[in-house]
Amino acid sequence: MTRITADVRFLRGYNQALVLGVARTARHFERSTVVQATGLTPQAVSKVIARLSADGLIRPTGARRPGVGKPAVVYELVPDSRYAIGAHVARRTLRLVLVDLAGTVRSSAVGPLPGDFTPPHLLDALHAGIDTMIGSTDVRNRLTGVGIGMIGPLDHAHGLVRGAHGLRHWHDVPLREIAEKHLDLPVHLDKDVTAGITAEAWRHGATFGDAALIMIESGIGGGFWLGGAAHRGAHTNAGEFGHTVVDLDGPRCVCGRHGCLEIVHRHATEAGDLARAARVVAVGVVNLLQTLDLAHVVLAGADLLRHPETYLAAVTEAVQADARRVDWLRTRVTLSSLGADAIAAGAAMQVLDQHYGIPELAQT
Amino acid sequence: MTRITADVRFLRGYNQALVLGVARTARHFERSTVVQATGLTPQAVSKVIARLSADGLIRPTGARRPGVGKPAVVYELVPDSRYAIGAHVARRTLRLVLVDLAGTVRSSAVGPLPGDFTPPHLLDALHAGIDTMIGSTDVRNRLTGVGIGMIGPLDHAHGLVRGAHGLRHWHDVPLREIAEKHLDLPVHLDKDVTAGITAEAWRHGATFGDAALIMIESGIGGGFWLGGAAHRGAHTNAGEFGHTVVDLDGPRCVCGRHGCLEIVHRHATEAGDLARAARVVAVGVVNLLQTLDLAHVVLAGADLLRHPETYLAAVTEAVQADARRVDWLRTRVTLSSLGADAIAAGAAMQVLDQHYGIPELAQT
DNA sequence: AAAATTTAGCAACAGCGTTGCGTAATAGGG
DNA sequence: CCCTATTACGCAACGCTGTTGCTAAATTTT
Repeated sequence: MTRITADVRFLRGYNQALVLGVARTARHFERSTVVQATGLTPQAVSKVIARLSADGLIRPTGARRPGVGKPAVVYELVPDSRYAIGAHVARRTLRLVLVDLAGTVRSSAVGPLPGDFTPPHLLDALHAGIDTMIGSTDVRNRLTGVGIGMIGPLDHAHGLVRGAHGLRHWHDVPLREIAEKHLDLPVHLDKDVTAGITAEAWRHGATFGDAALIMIESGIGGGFWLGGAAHRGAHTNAGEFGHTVVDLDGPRCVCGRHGCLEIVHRHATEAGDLARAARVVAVGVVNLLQTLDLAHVVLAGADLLRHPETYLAAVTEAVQADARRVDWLRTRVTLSSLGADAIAAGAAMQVLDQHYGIPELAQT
Repeated sequence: MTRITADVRFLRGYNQALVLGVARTARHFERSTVVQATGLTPQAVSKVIARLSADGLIRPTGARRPGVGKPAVVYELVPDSRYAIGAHVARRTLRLVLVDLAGTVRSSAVGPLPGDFTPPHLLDALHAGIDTMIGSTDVRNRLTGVGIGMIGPLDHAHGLVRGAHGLRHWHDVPLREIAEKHLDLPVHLDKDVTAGITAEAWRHGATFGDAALIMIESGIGGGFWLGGAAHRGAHTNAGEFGHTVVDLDGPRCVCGRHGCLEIVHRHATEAGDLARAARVVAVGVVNLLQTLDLAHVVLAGADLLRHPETYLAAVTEAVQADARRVDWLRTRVTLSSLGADAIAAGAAMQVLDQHYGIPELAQT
């Protein structure tokens, strides 16, 4: 746990993250933009911009001629000043992406993983894949680390895989630690859905409110972004959204309960009733809205993205029907902007976020 | 919105809140306790303690004799150094409490509200009730404000009642503003369930993790405490937990959907099947755990507290059954420690929290 | 009585954002 | 053409934070 006491270093990191957030969201920006967006004084912004320029994270890119007065210097983010690798570990595949500081996926690769792969299998695949992905040493020198998005359950705080569903050799594996040694890079481990929602939040910037990512891919999971940060829950086990009961007298699920969203959805798809499958998911999404009151819902996952429009239409309709009584209750429903790369890219952005995002204050 | 830029004042407020959190949780504490709990340096703690002592919020209360060395000075919170009034506005009653800085309910009173009461009705009842509750001017001088916990929907950021369920005269009423004028005190307005969970969090201190308060009282609502703060959602509408579907083919609910937790629960209670009613709530609670992974679940509300043991047993059993496969997934289920005063007391604590809790950073 | 140990504050310091003010660069008016 | 108003922006001093170095005080142990 990167424990930061609330000293002046926190201030620096916090305000710097605010400025970088503006830089990432807006293509070009000037000092006055940042002043308005952050509430900092112009002088404070000047200092932060000077620091970021010295570190090469941003650079001036001309001037604006608005009329009277001295023209303002326009700045822009330097996307290739920092990179991160993201890995999406699924049951049979390993997807790797290289993401730059702007949140752009610079390259992407998918490879197979052996059935019932072991930790050494994964480490070797990671090592080989990362080496081919980093062409020049220039990129390697600017690499901040490797993010791994994986199915749970796992322990985010300790970087421990507790026992990935459907994988036999993954009980209490300290993946973060052994991967850091094997790769000689900082590693961040998180649930796939949490990585996914981080990708959306990172790309949208400070305007991104409370949100959920619904992922359908051999199971139904949810990633949450609440109060400006990823929500992982007390044991990094949040997001088992597919195992919420929506039909008290429904079929028995593998989890032991009856009528889970996931089993009801699976029955519908196996019966070929895609419309019903989508409606079931929509019911689940509206349940989330009632509970958490979200501003965004993002749809993702391989199985969902096979019929994106069907799911998008069903969920959008259900959300609007539920909120039709009032005009102030708006929720945007979108498809994941990164498609199949969403999880891997999000994992990479989590690494960047640790360095250049809002620093965490002391957590127990 | 109390917008705080991330300057040194934030540091002061943050670290001071940490120390006060220790003071509130532990009866007696010394400097070394605080050092360990907060991670601050001894010198920093000394400065904070000096400030708090000067303000009369804490005071020395003797010394400890542990063995060798100079004895440590033991401090304690001064409970009656600050007060806050809490109000729980229900459909037909107004409950008022006086809470001290330690979170103790010093006095409590319930009075009726006229059927279909108007804003002026409420203001007069508040004014009269508060005046009788504050006996001495000594208390009045130490009053930090008034917290109002109320059924939604409302807009927490703007202190606006959007249209309380079942009350006709409450559409877009700027209650916070008019109450502040009428009472000449700072007023904080929030949903009842959010106030309730704040009470639990405030009393438990820093060790309180992600949690939910389930409130059954003419409807079923949920209050959430996630990541060290109350979760209100994008439009202060989180917690409509009773309107999540648990039975796809269930009876139609007033909200327009079928098989909501609330309507299924009501049918069970009206049929006299209390066991089933409790089981239905338990299903909803486990749904929450699957989604949010909570460390605590608190049960509250007049209707629930009529049969506390039945609900507690059903929920506890369901939670344990769901987590029985693993030992690391622990959730504590308890009854609200404040009983009927929970909402009003929580509303008061929200006011204290604004002054002496973790300060909020800039939120959009 | 001397040494060891623990507590705790004073003083100097580094680093943050803020304030006051001077300087540079531009457009527009006389 | 020159002067003024306007806008951008950084240097310097400042107030405040927590930190570090050090000294004094109070107690037990030797």
